[in-house]
Amino acid sequence: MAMGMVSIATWNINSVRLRADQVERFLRQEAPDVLCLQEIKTEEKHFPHAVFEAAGYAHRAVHGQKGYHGVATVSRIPLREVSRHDWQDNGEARHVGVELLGPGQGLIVENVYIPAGGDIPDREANPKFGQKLDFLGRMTRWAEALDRPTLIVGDFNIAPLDCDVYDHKALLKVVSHTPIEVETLGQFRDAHGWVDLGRQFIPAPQRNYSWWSYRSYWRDKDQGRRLDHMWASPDVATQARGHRIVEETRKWDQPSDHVPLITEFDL
Amino acid sequence: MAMGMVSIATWNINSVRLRADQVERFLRQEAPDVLCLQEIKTEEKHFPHAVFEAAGYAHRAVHGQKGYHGVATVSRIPLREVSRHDWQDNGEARHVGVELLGPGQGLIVENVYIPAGGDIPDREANPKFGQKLDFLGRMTRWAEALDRPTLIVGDFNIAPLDCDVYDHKALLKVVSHTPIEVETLGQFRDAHGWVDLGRQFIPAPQRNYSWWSYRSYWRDKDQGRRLDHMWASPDVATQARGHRIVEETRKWDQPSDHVPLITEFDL
DNA sequence: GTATCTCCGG
DNA sequence: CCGGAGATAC
Repeated sequence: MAMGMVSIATWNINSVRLRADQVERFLRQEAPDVLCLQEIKTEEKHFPHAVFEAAGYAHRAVHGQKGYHGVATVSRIPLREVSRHDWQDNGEARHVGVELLGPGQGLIVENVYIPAGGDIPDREANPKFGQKLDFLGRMTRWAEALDRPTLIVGDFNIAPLDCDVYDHKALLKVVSHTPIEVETLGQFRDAHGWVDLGRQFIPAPQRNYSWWSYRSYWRDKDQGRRLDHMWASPDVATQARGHRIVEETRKWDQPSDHVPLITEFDL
Repeated sequence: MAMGMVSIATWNINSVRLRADQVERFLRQEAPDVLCLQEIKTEEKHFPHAVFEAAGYAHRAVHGQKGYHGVATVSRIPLREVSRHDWQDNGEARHVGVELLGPGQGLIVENVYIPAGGDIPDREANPKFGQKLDFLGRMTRWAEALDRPTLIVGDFNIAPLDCDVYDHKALLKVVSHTPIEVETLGQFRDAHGWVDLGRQFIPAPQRNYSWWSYRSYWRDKDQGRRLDHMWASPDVATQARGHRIVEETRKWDQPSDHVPLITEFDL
């Protein structure tokens, strides 16, 4: 792998068209080399390519669809799109994988948007919940076979640790923090030995939220959850040099319900 | 009638909630005594009363409905709501009549939003077109009986003169400028001897548009139409002292497709 | 609460 | 092209 510092960010933007200005502001301010976006909510033909081009992000892998979901990885350094997994087998655009070609040469960056899973944490009563667990199961079998230095980032829609939510006990029955989800995510982690960079740099039980409901009741009380993650292969994890959450985007006008994460690597 | 200068405005605002800021700006800038709004697109319970109250327009007659149509007359001088005609007999909120109580005492101000009439100018093929003509017919029979000094203003959705559209010949088959509409509006005019103040002050064939389609194709070419009108009883017309179109609102952010008209009266 | 869609209406 | 609506999703 080529030498040099490479910074990689992830952000569930909740409509990239509506927040193109905010993405631009983030890129200007934080200047990550690579940005992985989730919930772009647009087909590629309406992706605001010009905004990224003007900001210097000439390399883009956009996997979009109409209205919902959709992911995009944009980069200042050359990249090659290498995969678009459909772990749900339903045509939803929830993943794009790229390989870095310039600095960081050879690193695989997997950008994923795991399904939210509906409201009721029960496979029978709520098919979406089962689909979420199945999605993770397929990711797990996929991860077992990985043999290249990889970073997987995105909106996992699960807060795994007790301290990843504002009230562990209250959220045990709330989708995103149920024991079965945490357990299933743990199996995914173990399948490759993924290292949770968020907690490597901001150890539990420190506050480390990445998402707040839009409803003012929870937002005003800082009742957040850590749903967004950056996980690295064991080898790649040793190259991570810094990690932060850019929480100030919450104060911008009409913000996303998620905030960006950034990790720096010495690759 | 009491003595004094009274200015009265009309504006199809195309959602008063979305453009409450623009209405406020207009009121601050032009300070009409009375403003008649059409297409407020809200029920009265969601009408932005506070904005008008703060701007000094303490007297309001709001005839709204959910989602579509709706008219409101707001005023710095006291008024009394005197009528809500349903000339289409279908429950749509397209009219409110008030009587001025302070300066201009006794003047009746009728605020009306005549139906657009659909796309096809044919009673059979397009019931909306017939409804528009019927609406005018009922207004005509109503106007025959009027015996008080009256001003009728609003979005008539008809451009009566050849010079009221950017291309008379091309629009002869376009709803808003068809001969049958112009003829039917003429009958309404004659039923009371209404004086078209727009053309009293800006004589034909001067450019005198009040509406431009949102479609950029027409807007960019200044292909407008005069759909908004202020018509006075013969006696009231002699008291009109000035009239203008406030076309600059088109340059504001996210403007209405209509611009306001203002007439000053020495009442 | 925010944002998408499709449909209706202009 | 721009509003509102209701439905759907997070």
